[in-house]
Amino acid sequence: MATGRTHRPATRSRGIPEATVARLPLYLRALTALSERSVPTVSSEELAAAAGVNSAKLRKDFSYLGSYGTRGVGYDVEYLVYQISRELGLTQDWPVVIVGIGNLGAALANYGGFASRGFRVAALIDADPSMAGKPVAGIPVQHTDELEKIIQDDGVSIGVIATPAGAAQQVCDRLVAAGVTSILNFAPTVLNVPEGVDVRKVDLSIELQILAFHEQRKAGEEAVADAGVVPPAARKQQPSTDQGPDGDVPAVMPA
Amino acid sequence: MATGRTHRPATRSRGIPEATVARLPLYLRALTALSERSVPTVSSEELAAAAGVNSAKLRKDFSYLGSYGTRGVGYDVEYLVYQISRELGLTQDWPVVIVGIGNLGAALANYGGFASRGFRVAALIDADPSMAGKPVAGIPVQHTDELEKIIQDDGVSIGVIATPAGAAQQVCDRLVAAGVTSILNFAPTVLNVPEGVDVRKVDLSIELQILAFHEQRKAGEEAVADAGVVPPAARKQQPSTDQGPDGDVPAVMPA
DNA sequence: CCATCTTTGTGCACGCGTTCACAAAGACAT
DNA sequence: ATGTCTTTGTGAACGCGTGCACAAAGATGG
Repeated sequence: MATGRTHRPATRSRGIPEATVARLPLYLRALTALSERSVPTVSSEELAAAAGVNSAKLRKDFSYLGSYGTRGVGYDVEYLVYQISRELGLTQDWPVVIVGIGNLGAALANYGGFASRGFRVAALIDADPSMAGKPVAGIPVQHTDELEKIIQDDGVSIGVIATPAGAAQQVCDRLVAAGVTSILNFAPTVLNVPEGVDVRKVDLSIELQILAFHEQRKAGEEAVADAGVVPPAARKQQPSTDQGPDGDVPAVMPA
Repeated sequence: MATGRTHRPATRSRGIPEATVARLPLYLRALTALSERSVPTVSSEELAAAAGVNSAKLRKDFSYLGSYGTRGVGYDVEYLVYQISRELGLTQDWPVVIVGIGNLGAALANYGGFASRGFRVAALIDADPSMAGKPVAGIPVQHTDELEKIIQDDGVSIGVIATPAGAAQQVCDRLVAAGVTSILNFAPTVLNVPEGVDVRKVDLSIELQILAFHEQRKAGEEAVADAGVVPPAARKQQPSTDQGPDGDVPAVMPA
């Protein structure tokens, strides 16, 4: 997982569970691929495989949207694409502002996955005056001063923060004050937002750290003669030979 | 959440729950900040606030690592930084290869969060021959042909895929065959990997879609007197006001 | 040394999400 | 029509994660 979200009570979650919502885009992607191949229908089993999930889970997910399948046959691809798109709100146009046009911001601006799903980059914003006017992905970068005006004029409700950590909260505050109610945060900071504003975060460093944890466990496992579940195959992994005063894998404790 | 991982049985989870592992990097970041300010100790309440979580949850998380706190006082910052780092395996050196040096790959190569946490970019790899030798973030890009050699010579066990979707599975297969056992995937595809290999994915488009869902719900909520689950009806939303105690912050509208 | 105050560590209950397993629904062949 | 076969939709059980609430541990002050 690369994401986390500010805890929304899920109180009046009229219907669709959060976990299901998070998978809908996955199904949508798989369905779109099928659609492009002109496949008319698909079974839960096939679609589940394509999306990388369990088929029972997929069927239950779809059951929250309604009964769109036909027993004995499966699901109509086109119809399902439409239903999921609608449920996710992708039949609308969502203008998005990206704040912080460094390497990452530029990469995001160029990312094709945005436009292809109903998202439109309304503006690129950076605090550096020398960036102003410079085109990135065909869109001229604008200065931070324009932030509020752009948001209000274009009716932007989704903002992407790709600034350094130090600037993130400030940018966030301005976005929210100007009317943005959903934020995708790439800066490695915890954002404080008022209730009613959704924040999702993506932190590359965190993802790697989680991988490192599992990697370490995998490596340590064999060393300790584990008659484990999985024959983890030939591990290359040179001898760790790293620091660690008392370096040891176990979680045990001194003191 | 921007991430998902291939389901690992978690069977003989030597203790630490997956959810806790995912939060450890968060705590570590907050603790590092405290450490830099030379704060000697911190209470679960304070640290939880800084990390954006519940204090009870934080205490329970730490309890999985051992009893590192002192009642009536709190946690020793430096000691905790060390323990968490060790638990996550960050006291080791983790060479990482990044495959696919487009906008995103370049952004990743330049990302400071890697080096600062024990990760070292061992190589940048791209399929485009014209990229070869060109330095990105001070590191010369190498051609895909070198992939296996690099992985084996440097003992790389973590790979980052930032290629187009079409190339991802192929790259993944080669990485795995060469000995990589942990993969961070930015390509919008489901990767098939043998058991024992961890995959985490980050999909920007998916994150935005999840935000759009909530955004749509926020907008439609007051417009309608909460209709049923099944007939959400295509709302072309021309929302009134956003929710909130005494909501201002108009949810505005796209063009 | 005793009382009081702070803060940890955790037992417990609850709710969400996952998975199994199967009845019902429909397609299809005869 | 009737029977068979496929696949959905879902009831129910289970397990994980979360949050409450409190007893125990230790600091601190008298």
